[in-house]
Amino acid sequence: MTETKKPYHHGDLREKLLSAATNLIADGGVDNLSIRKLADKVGVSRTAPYHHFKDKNELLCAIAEQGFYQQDQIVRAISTQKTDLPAAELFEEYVLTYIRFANENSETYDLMYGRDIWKAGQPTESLKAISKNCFKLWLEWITVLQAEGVFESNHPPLRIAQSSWAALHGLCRLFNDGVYINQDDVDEIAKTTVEILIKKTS
Amino acid sequence: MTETKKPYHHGDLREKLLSAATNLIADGGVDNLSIRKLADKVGVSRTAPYHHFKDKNELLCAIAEQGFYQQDQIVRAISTQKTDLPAAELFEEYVLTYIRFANENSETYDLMYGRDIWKAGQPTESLKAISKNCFKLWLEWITVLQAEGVFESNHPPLRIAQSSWAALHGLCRLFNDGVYINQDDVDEIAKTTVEILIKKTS
DNA sequence: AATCAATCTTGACAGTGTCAAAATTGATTA
DNA sequence: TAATCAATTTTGACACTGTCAAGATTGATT
Repeated sequence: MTETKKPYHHGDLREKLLSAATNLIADGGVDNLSIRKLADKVGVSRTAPYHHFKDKNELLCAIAEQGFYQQDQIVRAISTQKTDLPAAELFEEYVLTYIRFANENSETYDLMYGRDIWKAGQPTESLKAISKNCFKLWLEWITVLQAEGVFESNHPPLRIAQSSWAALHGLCRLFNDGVYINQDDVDEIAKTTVEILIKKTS
Repeated sequence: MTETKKPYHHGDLREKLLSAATNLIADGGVDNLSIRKLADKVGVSRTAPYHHFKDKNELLCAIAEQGFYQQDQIVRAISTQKTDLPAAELFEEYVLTYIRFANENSETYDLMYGRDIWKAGQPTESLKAISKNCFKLWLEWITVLQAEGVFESNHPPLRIAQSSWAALHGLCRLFNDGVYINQDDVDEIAKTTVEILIKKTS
């Protein structure tokens, strides 16, 4: 998280830009973030940010990167704190936390997994690295859970990891994008999803 | 699909705008569609489109609406053509077709279920109507399938409809947005998803 | 033939991302 | 200490964007 190059004059322009940009996105979405508005907010000229981020895409990638870091922290806390929970319940806890994160940081989540960066733009190498790592962790956990009998063993763990994550992601997006609107339902749908995903033990 | 008002001078500006807009979106995404470029392509002045669509949002809604209509047609064809298939296999067929549609019309799909319209913009009444109808059909089918034993009966059909659709949607989006990149995997992941969703009959 | 309203165009305004060139300034070297 | 250098910031410019207001065109209606 420490930067290799500290800006000369302003002192910590890069950091200030990042936090201000995150704020702008938090209230108003990515559309609310323009380089010029951002520069204005921080108190520099329109093109000053271009000395710290090659272009808008790189700025967005940097924000998304922070998001991954943050999400990783939150989610990692579960497995270390709730060690007494049985595997299946820990999984449910994870899912609910994941969805809550997506819900509370909806605009960041949008950036992290949205087309703005991954399709329309170009993901930074470091962004690719951290996101790939996040999925790797997920895959490893799924592998363990499958060995423990939480998931069926008739599919390779990679496929289960992919389709289960897609299920989570889809739910997040539908709420996030305003297609599903009733926020009260989110927990119940999430729990239904979990129960469908895990092995039936009846 | 027939319009109530035919434009005076141009003859069928509205239709031409719609199809040209759909083309622009098809190659280059929503970002590639600007009112001005569109007007230029059709051969009218920059503001001519505003006499047929209140603003860009309404144009996007109209395109999305066509998408829903199209998707409905494609998907409806399955249940009428393959009447001999057992319910579970018909469901798989549906899922694969749905995903294929999302894949082949990725930009339209993006519009249909994306934040551009539902969160950032404002969905038209007619768009809300047709999309709601699509989900209603899905829900009704899920209800039938549950009664037939394809799905577990320990959850209300609404919840199953919501979470299963979310699973599909998530898969579509991950490929659509360039997060999942290996297109060869899509069918296999889809089949895994289906097998996870439906009731185990071992 | 005159009127009207739907349609289309021209002009304008406030935004946007980003490039090129000039200005500032802290640190480094002579 | 003074001169040089390179990192940083600014100003100016360009080509875009959506959309509003006002005027021009024109088919249909009276």
